[in-house]
Amino acid sequence: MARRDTPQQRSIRDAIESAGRPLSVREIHELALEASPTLGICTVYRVLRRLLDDQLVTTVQLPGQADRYEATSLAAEQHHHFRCEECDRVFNIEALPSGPGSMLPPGFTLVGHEISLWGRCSECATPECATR
Amino acid sequence: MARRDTPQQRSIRDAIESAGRPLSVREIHELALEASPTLGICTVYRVLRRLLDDQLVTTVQLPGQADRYEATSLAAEQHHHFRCEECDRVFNIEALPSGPGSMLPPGFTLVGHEISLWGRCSECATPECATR
DNA sequence: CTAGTTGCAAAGCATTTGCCTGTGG
DNA sequence: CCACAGGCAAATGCTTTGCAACTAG
Repeated sequence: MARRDTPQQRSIRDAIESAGRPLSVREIHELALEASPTLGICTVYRVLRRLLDDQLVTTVQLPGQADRYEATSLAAEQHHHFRCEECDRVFNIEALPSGPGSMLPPGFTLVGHEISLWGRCSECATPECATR
Repeated sequence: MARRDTPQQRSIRDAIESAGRPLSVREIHELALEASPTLGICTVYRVLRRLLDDQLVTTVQLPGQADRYEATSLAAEQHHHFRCEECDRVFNIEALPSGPGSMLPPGFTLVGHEISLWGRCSECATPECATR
């Protein structure tokens, strides 16, 4: 149960913490390889799971996209996510109530947006309908 | 190139058109199996692709979720998507500018929402940076 | 020491493709 | 007829797991 500190984990944590934006597993792997050249992708997945368990890292899920991960400290600030269709990078965008895209950084072009909601539907909100 | 009309395709189209909400591949397969008991899942994928090519069906992508599909006629109306965490079904929610969740059907409980943006970042907006 | 960690290879899972049989028009 | 479709099984791509070797503490 006790967590052990290894160079591989340090490489992965460093990659996530120094990025300043949510990273995909591939991006994390590529960045961490510079410091730990033998690092396997499966170790990235395993370390990510531990970091998620320990709440040090937060999952960023976008429509139709593989999960990204960012340091929980960064995730604490209220923001939206902007994905560049060209380079596939995801950026954090300051959240403003004045509608989507109102606070894009200079030079960014908005193509589309999606508002996704989740919770319980009326059938499942009542206890006796717990059976899907 | 010419499209042929087969019972399998009719079953799949019927399932999508009569649902009134976006369906997952699994849901489409299960519904269409009632009318075409030998229908294979790979045929569902192939027919879906054809329907997407012909713009008869639209993809609905939600964060961290497998793609759903709905009739393009339904998709034309401006709406958001609500996924029930219990039964995993996705519903269409009338879009209103007055903030997320303002137009939930009676009995629905909102747990969270996410606003996703996409387009071009400043680096990729300029032609010479087309290389990711 | 020794339990947690790593790296490889194999297993899962969802989706796609190859290939041969079936069939709509 | 025969080109498009369907069904099976194999391939793919991403993520997870089994297992033996390794190592932090």
